[in-house]
Formats: sequence, C-alpha cells, structure tokens
Amino acid sequence: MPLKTPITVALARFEDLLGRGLRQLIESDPGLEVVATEVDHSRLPVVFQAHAPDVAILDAGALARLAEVRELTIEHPATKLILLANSPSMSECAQLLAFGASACLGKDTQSRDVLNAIYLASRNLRVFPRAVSAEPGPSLSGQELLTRREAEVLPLLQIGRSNAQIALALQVGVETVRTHARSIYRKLGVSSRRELAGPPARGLLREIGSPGLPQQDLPPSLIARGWPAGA
Amino acid sequence: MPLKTPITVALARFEDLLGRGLRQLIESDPGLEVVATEVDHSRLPVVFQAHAPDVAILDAGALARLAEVRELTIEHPATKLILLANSPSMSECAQLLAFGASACLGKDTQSRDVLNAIYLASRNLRVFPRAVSAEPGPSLSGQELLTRREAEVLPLLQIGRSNAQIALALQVGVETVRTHARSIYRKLGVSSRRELAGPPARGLLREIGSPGLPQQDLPPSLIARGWPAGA
DNA sequence: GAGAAGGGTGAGCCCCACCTCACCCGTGTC
DNA sequence: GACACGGGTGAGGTGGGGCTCACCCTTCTC
Repeated sequence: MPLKTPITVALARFEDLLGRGLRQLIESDPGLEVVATEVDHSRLPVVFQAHAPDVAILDAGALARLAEVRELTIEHPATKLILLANSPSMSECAQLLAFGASACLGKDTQSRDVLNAIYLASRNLRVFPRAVSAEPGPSLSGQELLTRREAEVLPLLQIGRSNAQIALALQVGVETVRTHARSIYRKLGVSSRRELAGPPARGLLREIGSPGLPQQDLPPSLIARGWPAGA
Repeated sequence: MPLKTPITVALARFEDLLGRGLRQLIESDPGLEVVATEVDHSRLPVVFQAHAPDVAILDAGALARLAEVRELTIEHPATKLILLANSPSMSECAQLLAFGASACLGKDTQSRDVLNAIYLASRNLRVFPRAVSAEPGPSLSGQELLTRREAEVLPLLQIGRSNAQIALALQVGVETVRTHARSIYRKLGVSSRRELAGPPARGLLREIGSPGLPQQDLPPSLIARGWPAGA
C-alpha cells in the first residue's frame, strides 16, 4: 500500500452543536484532515476551488434548492459530497444521490457510520443509509421536495425518455407527465430534461447501518432500483 | 457571592453527532459539571434519583409522550429540564413549558445560547427561544402533538375551567370542548383536568436568541400570553 | 408544416387532518 | 334526581396537498 495521505474534508456550516460534534469526530481520526469548517453554502464553490477537498459534508437542510447538489458535483467532480439531513426519507436520499451526492445520511447517524461514509465516498462509492424512514415524513429543507409521483418521473426524464414513453411506462396520460415534468423543472431550477441528464457520480453502492461494518458491494442492479444508472 | 459550586448537568441520549457537540460544549465550561451522559429516556428517573442534577437536557424527539416531561418535573422538581427539539414551533414550546420544562430550544441553537439557557434554567428561569418557526411545520416527535385548537383548550382545562366556560370563551359548543378535552387527555396520558393542573415550574420568562445576550426580564403578562400562569 | 417540448392556467378528484357537533354510556357530587 | 365530567363512536364540513387531465400559448427541430 502506498504512502497514506490523509483524506481532506471540508465541513459546511451546520447547527452549532452538531457542527462541534462533527468537527471533533473528524479531527480525531488520523486518516482525515479537515481543510475547512463552517463553510456557508454560498461559499462552497470558492472553498472547493481553493482546497479541492476529497470530501465535503453538507447540510441538506441548508440547501436552497436540491439542484445545488447537482451544480456542485458538475463543477467539482473531484469532491465527493456527503449530505446530512434530518431523518431523510428513501425518496429524498434517492433524489440527492441522483443529483450526484455520494452519500445521504441522517443527522442521527452513528459517528462510526459517518466515518465509514467519508472513507467510502472518497473511494467513489455511493452510500445509502439502511435505516431511512419509510415514505411519509416530509423533512429535509421541507420546501421544494419532489412528490412521490414526481420522483418516479424524474429518473425517466434524466435518461431522456419522451413524455409519451413516460406516460406509457407510468400508465397515465401525456398531459399528466407534462404536468409532473413542469413541477420537477420548477422545483429543481432547470428548464429541460437535458439539464437534468448531467453525469451524476458513478460508483458502487454501499449500504451502511448500525448492525455492523459495511457489507459486501451490492450488485449494480440496486443502483438501478432507485433510479436508472444514467444515460 | 458565596463559593461557586458548579451546576450539575445530566445529558440524555442524543443523536451521536449532536451528543458529542453538546458534551464537549458543556464540559468545556468551568461552571458546569456533567454528571451523566447518554442517558436513555427510560433511565431518566433513576439518574435523577441518583445524582439529583441541577439541570437535565433532554431530546424532545425521544419523548414517547409529552406527558413524560410533566411526570419528570413533578417527581423531581429540583431538576430543571431543557428540551432540545428539531426546530420547534411556538405551540410546541408552549406545550413543553406548560408541562414544567424550563426551556425549549431548537437543536440549531447557538452554543452560547445553550449555555445561557442552562444557567438561566438553574436559576429557575424559564427560557423561550426567540426564533421559533411560526406555526406550520409539524416536527418534534411528530406524534401525539396537540393541534392548534387543543392547545387553546389545554390552558383553560389546566386552570380548572368548566367545559361550559371553555365553550363560551372559545365560542363553540360544549360538545366540541368535550371532544377536544378527550383528545388532550388521550394524547397526554391523563384522565382528568385535575391531573393537568399540577404545579408547573414557576419563574420568570426569558427570551434568548442570536442578537445578543439575554435581555431584561419580561413582564409576567408574557407568561400568561401563551397559557395562564397556573391555578 | 408536423411533432415534441416547455410554460401557464385551471378543473376535478381523492385523501387526510382538523374542527365541530351529536349521540350513547357510566360515575361522582351536590 | 340533576348536573358535570369522563369515555366511546360517528357524522358532517373545511382546507390543503397531491394526482390526473385538459386547454391555451411559444419555441425548436426535422
């Protein structure tokens, strides 16, 4: 194994108490190096430019739009994003990962799993929490979240399906698909399916959770279960 | 001023990251002494009995029933309770304080304000966050929260008003009041207005927030604004 | 020009939470 | 016995969010 250089981590601004815990956790791990803390989300591009951190941990609740994740991953593909949200639901995580995030974790995640996620993300693996709340429970930033139906339409738009094809797949009318698409565009701040089709981070998917250490890699089919693997 | 003995603080179990931050914050304050950490809510009575801490900081999200707060404050009046919730609403905080909690703070509260709240609570002051989310946003444990109307009925029940009097005050029928009362009893785990009328913690109300240090004491009328000041 | 997309508006429907009220019953108090 | 209270059940009404679909328009591409 070559010389171990520490993984550089940038920390966004979090709630004060959680930020303290997060910083202390990461600084106490010899394999990790904090290069920035309490970075306001508006300053993330600058910090990414200056430090090119391997991993950045962001507050999903501080995202004004989910599309921010998308923009960051496109602009700075070398920096893997880990999103911390308030008990995120499965679909919320799916949306964040579809936009290029490398991990989506609840703020109640065990410290050990947070560290695991950092190492996994730095190796270009994507991390999905095991114990996400089922479906109900609108959390995250609360606003501008895709509905269940919109979340079904999104991946089909991302892979370039036509409205008619989507309508056929979902067994609804074309007009309905167009309505969902409009809603998605508005919420995500884009104006066409082409803008949605950017290259999300690739990589295997791992699942972490309290029971123990990360398991074996999951088959690629699991990536496609939540949303298609890309155009 | 007499010899300064540190204020003893018990910490309930929190999300791992937040718990780290909270513990580190409090342990770094020379005026505070942590006597217990990561206390499961089921073990709170035991810990209160053993250490009789001046202040205990609890996770509002871990409360099975809001009535737990009430029971703890009645059983252990010497221990002041500080509740941390996920962006609590005004009515949530009002309910918690009505049940004897000394403070209700968001988990995004500034460290400085958390320390302030501990000191204020230990001096039998009640602390209300300044920047609470308006009305919408069901957070907290999510379940068994009083509705807006129930929250209006509760204080009137607590001061022993009859159903007819409440009906008159709220301009609704007696049957409606009885329905609200039933709902309140069920959610709070009590079975009469007498059980609701127990002695909540008394004390002045302070408001804390980011702008600066705590202001002057608020007039008692402010206590009565959210709910009557007791029988 | 035809067809697909994107953008705006609005309608109808369903589900759910909340509010309101009306019954039923039993108990305790005066 | 009259009355208030607690407990159970259910019926309406209302409001919001989501899903579905139907129009209207412009733009772009082939």
